[in-house]
This record gives sequence, C-alpha cells and structure tokens, in this order.
Amino acid sequence: MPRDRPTIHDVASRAGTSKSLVSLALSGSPKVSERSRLLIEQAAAELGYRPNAAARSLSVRRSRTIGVLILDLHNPVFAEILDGVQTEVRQHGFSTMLVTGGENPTLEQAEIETLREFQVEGLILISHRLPTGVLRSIAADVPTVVVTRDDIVAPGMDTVSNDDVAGARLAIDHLVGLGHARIVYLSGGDNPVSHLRATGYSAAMTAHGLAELIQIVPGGLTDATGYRAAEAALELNPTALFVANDIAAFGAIAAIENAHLRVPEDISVIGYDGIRIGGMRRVNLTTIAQPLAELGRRAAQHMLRRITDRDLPAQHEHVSASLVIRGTTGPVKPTN
Amino acid sequence: MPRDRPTIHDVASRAGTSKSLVSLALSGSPKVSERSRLLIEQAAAELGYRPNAAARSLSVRRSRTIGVLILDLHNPVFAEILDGVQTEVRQHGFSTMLVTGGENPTLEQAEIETLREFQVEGLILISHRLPTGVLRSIAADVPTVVVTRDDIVAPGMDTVSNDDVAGARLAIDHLVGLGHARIVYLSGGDNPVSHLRATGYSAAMTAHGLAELIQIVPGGLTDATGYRAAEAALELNPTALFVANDIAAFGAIAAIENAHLRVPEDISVIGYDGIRIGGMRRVNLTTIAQPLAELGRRAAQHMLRRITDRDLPAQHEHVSASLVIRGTTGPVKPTN
DNA sequence: GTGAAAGCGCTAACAC
DNA sequence: GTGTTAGCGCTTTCAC
Repeated sequence: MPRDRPTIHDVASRAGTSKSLVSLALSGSPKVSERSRLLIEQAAAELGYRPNAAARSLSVRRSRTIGVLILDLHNPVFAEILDGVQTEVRQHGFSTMLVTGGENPTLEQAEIETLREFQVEGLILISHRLPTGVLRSIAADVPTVVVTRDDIVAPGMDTVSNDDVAGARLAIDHLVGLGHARIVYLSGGDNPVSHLRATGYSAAMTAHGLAELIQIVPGGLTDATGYRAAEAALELNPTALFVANDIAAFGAIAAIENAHLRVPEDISVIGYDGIRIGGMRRVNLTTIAQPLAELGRRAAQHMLRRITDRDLPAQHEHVSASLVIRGTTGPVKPTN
Repeated sequence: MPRDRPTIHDVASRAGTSKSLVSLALSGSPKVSERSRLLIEQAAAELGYRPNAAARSLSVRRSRTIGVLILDLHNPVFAEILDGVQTEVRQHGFSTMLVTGGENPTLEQAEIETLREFQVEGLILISHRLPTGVLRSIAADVPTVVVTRDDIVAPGMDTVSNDDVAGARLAIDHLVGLGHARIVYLSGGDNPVSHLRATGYSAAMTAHGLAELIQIVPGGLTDATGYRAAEAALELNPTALFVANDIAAFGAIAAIENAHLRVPEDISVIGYDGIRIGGMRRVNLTTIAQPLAELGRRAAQHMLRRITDRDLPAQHEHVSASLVIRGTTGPVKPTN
C-alpha cells in the first residue's frame, strides 16, 4: 500500500483551483492572484506536496540534472574536485547524479548509460578509463567535460586539467635545487596522467644535465603499489623519489621507513596532487598541488555554458599546479 | 537544437510495429514473436534508442532507484561503505543516486528533498547530521536505513552499525594488556558515535580498575582536530592515546612526532574505523576495524527488503568491529 | 487571472 | 502475437 503521494491535482482540488494554476503559482509566476497563491501554497503545505521530478522532466524535456562520473571514490583527489563541481552547479539550480566505475571501463560505460537514461543534460567525468572511441561517441551527443585528462579530444567536449608536464618539472626543479641528482620517478602505472608526469620528469632531468640518471620504476596510484615500487627503487640507491601521486607517495614513505631509512634525511620524497587528507606530519608531504576544487568549478562552468550552447567549440583549459614544500623533502645527504 | 532522441515510437515505426510491442520486446517478454523481436532490436540499435527513465518511472510509478546520502566524501570510511551498498543494490537491478551534505543538516535536508523529488524508492543514510524529528518524519514516508548510527530509532527505519561501545572496549583492553594505564581518549567532538566510543572507553577503564585515570580530551574527527587534541593531551603525560577515528589518529601521531616523541616507543596510539587509505607504515595504524563494505551490503539488504514490504518492523543490526594490531601500539615504556 | 486540453515517453490492461 | 487505449504527474499553449 504505498500510500500515494499527493499530486498537483490534489493540491488543486484542495485549493479549489485548477492544476494549471497550481503549476503557475508554484513556479512563482506573476500572473497569479495573491489570493490564489496563498490558497495554493497552503494546500500544498498541508498535503506535504512534493513535485515529481520525473513528471516535470518529461514535460519540460529538461532534467536540470548533470551526471558526474568519479573515477575512484577512495582517492580524496576526486572528492575535492567534486566539491567544486557541486557548489558551482547548485548555484545554477542544477542537481547532480553521481556514479563511480571503480576504474573499470565496462562499469563506467554502464553507469554513464544509466545517467543518460535519466536524461542528464550533461556529463562531467572526473577522470575516467574509457576507450577513445566510446568517449567520442558519448561526447557527440551529450555535452561532456573531462577533468584531469586532456589526452583525448573530441568535438563537443571540453577538458579541464592541470599541466602535468609542467607540474613534474616543478618537482624536479625543487629536488635539484636541494642538490639531488639520483632522482627516481615512481610511475603511476599505464595511464595518461602518469605518462605525462614521466615526460615532465624526463624533460626536467635532461634540462638539468641529468639525462643519464633518469630512472623510472613502474608503480601505481595506490599506497600499496607505491610501497612496492619504492622497495624496488631503493635498489637504485636514490637520494630522492618523485612519486606519481600523493597516495602512492605515502606508500613509498612507508617502504623507506621500513627499510630503516629516514625521510627526508636519507631520502626525499615528493608527491603529486595536493590532497588534504590526514594533513599533518605523517602526511606532511611535499607535493605538487593541483587547485582541486577550482578544477571542479571550472569544469562545471564549462558544462553550464555548453548546455546552453551545444555547438560551442571544444575548449581545453589548463590550470597550473604549484609546489608545496612541506616536510618530506630536504637537502641531499652529503656523501662521504 | 537538441536533436531529439529517438523514442519508442520511432523504434516502432521503423520496425513497422506498434509502441506496445516494442515495449514488450525490449523488456524481454516471451509473448513476442522471434521475428518481431529481431526487427525491433535492430531498429532500436540503428536508431541508438535509449529508454527514458523519467517516462518509465512515471508510468510504472517506480524509479528502481535508491537515494544515498553520504556524510562526508572526504572520509574514506564512507566511500568503503558505499562500495558495499552499490554492489548489493546493483545486483538487484537498482540504481543509486548519491548526494552529500558535508555534515551540514540544512544541506542534507535539501539534498534528501531532491532525492525524493526524483522518486527514489528508499534512502540509505551513510551517517547524517539530521535532527531527530526531521529524520523521523522522513522515515515515516520513505523506506530508510541509517548506517553507522543507531542512536535514533523510528518506526519505518532500520539501522546498521558496529557496536562502538564494544569496539572501544577492545581498544582499551589491548592497551591495558600492553601495560598501559594512563590512557587518554581524544574525543571526536559532539556527535553520537564519538560519545559511544567515550562510553566504551570509560567502561573499560573502570573495569580495569583505572577509573581515576579516565581522561577525555575534546577533539574532532579530522586530522587537524586530532592534532590539536593530541597537543593538549600530551600535557597529561599519557602513555597511550585512544583516538575517536583513524583520520584524527593520524593527526594525533603527527602532533606526537612534532613534540619529538616516538610512536609507539614513547606513546601508543590506537584509532577507530579501519580505513585503508595510505595503508602502510605511516598509516600503519593499530585500530578497531569496522567491516565497512559489509555494513554497506547489509544496509542495502535491509533496504531492498523494506522496499518490498514497507511495514516491516524496524530492525537494528550490529556487526562487530575487530582489533587490528599494527605498528602504532606497543608495550608501555618502563618508567624509570 | 484562470481553466481546459494536449502532450512529454513510457507501460499495462484490454481487445482482437 | 499484436495493436489500441488510457493514464502516470507535470507544463504549457490557448481560450475565456
């Protein structure tokens, strides 16, 4: 017996008016007499009336909802970006529908499909693992903006990301400035972001005349993979580690300490992202910080713009990351 | 010019059949001839037909969607619970609509309102900050289950949580077993979960004959508040700290190390939750671990059950937490 | 100002 | 097996 929720019709009969007047009144139309408005509002309140979004969406052919795919809920990076998206989007009267694919392309596609069945007016992908073709075809018929990746471009699709190559350079410049030379990059695995950071690493090393010291150890974007990668890296006797992201950097630091070495006295570690979780000494990580919420806000702005004008040319916005020096990097240990 | 998406009507005319047949065929009804089915499926594929969830929802008066409110996306605890919810819910053909209120009651209420306008069939609250009255009235007309809190009960509402009092006892038993006596509790602020953990702490201390050593320092559930609380706690010269949650424990450890003390050699620290982020040495935290995904799964099961039978009596399920000994607790330092 | 009526895309009787 | 029809709750002309 799901006791039926009151509809606009119930409100109308209670207020002694017509459905249409109720609709007008509730949407704040000026062409409703004060008297009617009051009657209607009262009736609605008494009934506990709540508009049916599905019905409205059907009728106006707009959902006022935008779909958001988050790559991985467990990485706080994405939560912070989402914050930015939400604030911006809400201000403009839109809701969001949130899904995750857990880095699984198939699942991601399925979730996006669901989003689209719900008639979202646009899609913000806070990173993703979709094949190029799939992404292109999605972007071809629904306004799409991708955050943190700019490797795939498509006609109807904007991207908002930080410049990973430049960010990686900042990291290396910082380390070299501290006297480091045997700097190893712990990669984040086989994904575009990690590759870009590798590129920046190599470029910077080369620029500093350290080309022959370039060493890339395969890793991943999680603490566990960072840990293992660091273990492997220690064999190379580095004085500093540049790690693909903050989470993996935590793992790396753990591995270093387990090997009875100290950070930063024996080995410096620098991460990437600038996440805030557990922000103190233990997580007192020197890092390349992205303006996360800002990325989200920008993405939402692009989305909103694109919703009102679907034929906008694709835009690719870069925001810059910045070096945040905290406690895990220090001068290179004098060799003896 | 949002080029109109094909509707069931378009599919029908392309396949040369009626709308209803298309509907039947697409929902896999057996009473559709093989020939028609093929025709229809082909037409749908060619057109790139995608059903309109809003229309279906209106028509069948069911959304097959459940709304999920997450207290705070930045705390990995909730992400892990969500994992459990999602897997379970998906298996039963439901979608989820996810929102956050950022620990802000007003926002939480607004988000739940949105969820309800979208006609979600139930609400899973992965913690919340709602006033009792509001929660009760929500639960009164939509199936609701609350995870991680069992302090508020209401007729139509299930709860799934761990036994925080028992968990806190485990923590204290562990510390006392290691010889600790001056054990300080860093509270998580003024919220039910933190209070329960305080209760367990006091009870256990008393049981061990340490009633007069009970010391509760006010804190919070974030790293920053944990840091500050630990600074204050150090004045009390404790040998061990029981911290309200893992995140705050990270902060506490940071404060201890900044005071040039070592964990666990000088002071032991135990947290609560069992989050996995950054899981290594630095975060090699001894803790009371909740079966997070399990909590989510259970919650979803309750929800599903309650959706099919709205008049089920309220159920309150407890799952038990367990002590996970890692690197931040050790024997009490011999006094000299 | 207000109401009647049509229609959004879909499902579900009900005929045939 | 298949088509016709009504209707889900809402918005939106269009008369009045």
